[in-house]
Amino acid sequence: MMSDSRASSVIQEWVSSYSGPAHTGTQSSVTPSQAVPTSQMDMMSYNQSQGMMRVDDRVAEQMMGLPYLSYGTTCIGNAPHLESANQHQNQNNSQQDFPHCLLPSLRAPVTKRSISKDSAEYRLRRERNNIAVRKSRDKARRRILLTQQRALQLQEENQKLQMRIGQLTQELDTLKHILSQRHLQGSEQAATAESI
Amino acid sequence: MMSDSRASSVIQEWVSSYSGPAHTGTQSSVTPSQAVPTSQMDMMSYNQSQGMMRVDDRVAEQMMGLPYLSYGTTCIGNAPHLESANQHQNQNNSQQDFPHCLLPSLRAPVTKRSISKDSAEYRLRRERNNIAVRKSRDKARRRILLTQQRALQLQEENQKLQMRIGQLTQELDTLKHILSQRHLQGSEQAATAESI
DNA sequence: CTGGATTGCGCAATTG
DNA sequence: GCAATTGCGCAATCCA
Repeated sequence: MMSDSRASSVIQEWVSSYSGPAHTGTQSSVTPSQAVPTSQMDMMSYNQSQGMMRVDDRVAEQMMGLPYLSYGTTCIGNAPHLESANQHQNQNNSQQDFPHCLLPSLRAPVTKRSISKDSAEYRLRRERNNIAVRKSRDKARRRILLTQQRALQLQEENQKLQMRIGQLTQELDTLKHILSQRHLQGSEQAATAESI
Repeated sequence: MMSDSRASSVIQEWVSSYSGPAHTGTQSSVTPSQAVPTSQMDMMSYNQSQGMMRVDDRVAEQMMGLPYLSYGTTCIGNAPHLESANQHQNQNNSQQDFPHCLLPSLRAPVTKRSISKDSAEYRLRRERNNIAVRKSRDKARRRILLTQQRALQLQEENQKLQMRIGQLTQELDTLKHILSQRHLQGSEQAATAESI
């Protein structure tokens, strides 16, 4: 069963996954694993009493880019994105004290098109991006999975092919041997015939 | 020539990458691509520096268990209007009415060891985790890359093997044909000899 | 229970 | 202008 021949399914998908305009049907399929969704937007509506806050609140606090050191050493450079990263008007975290010395020709990002957080427009954008991000990551995850499966499948197929080659080679050897025997035999016979 | 047999380099790495306690030499190697670190060892300095802090800190703590919704299904089409309802994601957040019905047996996460942000200990932990995260992601990236390369290599190898099989098969056919001819010839000759 | 490793997620910068 | 990608930090888990 299961013809070993063609690569099949996984490969197909894999291919499309790479070149793919396939566009991925998107969320219609796939199993959510466990993360039970609920739609995120309404999560806005909850927001709290005092006790808890939801995830996205905390988010607000983090972006300002602290220059986190990257992991290694101490080095120099500045983090790529953080520089512009503060248009935060959130009252908290207002500090943004960057050692100017570290930011070479970096402009004061100030008044960067005050998009102002908490503007409806801003939230809209964020939400859209969040969706896009999830989608993209989902896609990436699937792609990776496919690649792994593909690799496995190819490996398997490879072994089979190797085996087949071994088989064929042996068969060939056998025939060659037989043939050489026949050849001798033939010569013999020819010689015999001639000698008559 | 060129023994087609062994897979070689990439494969080797790939294998270790998966089973691997290899532990990956870690950051000593690899090209950071571009993400140049910035050093600043004194991360501590942020956060408490001048009086402001992230207000939300104290509040935050126990959001933990909430199943926050993700974007499955429904979310896409829906209108964003909801969110606009609250532009405050900062510390304010007033009411928090979770539909309890959605949170089955979820306990009140109350009093969850208020670690309090902006504690030195907290920052330390965060920083450590950030490092771990970067490391882990780096590893993942490498792994993925390796898998892709491996897949490509296997594919290539596969083609060669297929080709080889084609060759062998043809050769085999040829020999078989010859042999059958010989066979006839042989019979003929035998017959001839007998008839004499 | 502690601490690194993973993972899902949102933010912001970039890319196409 | 906008969706897709990408790097990053946070918090929850996982796990050794």
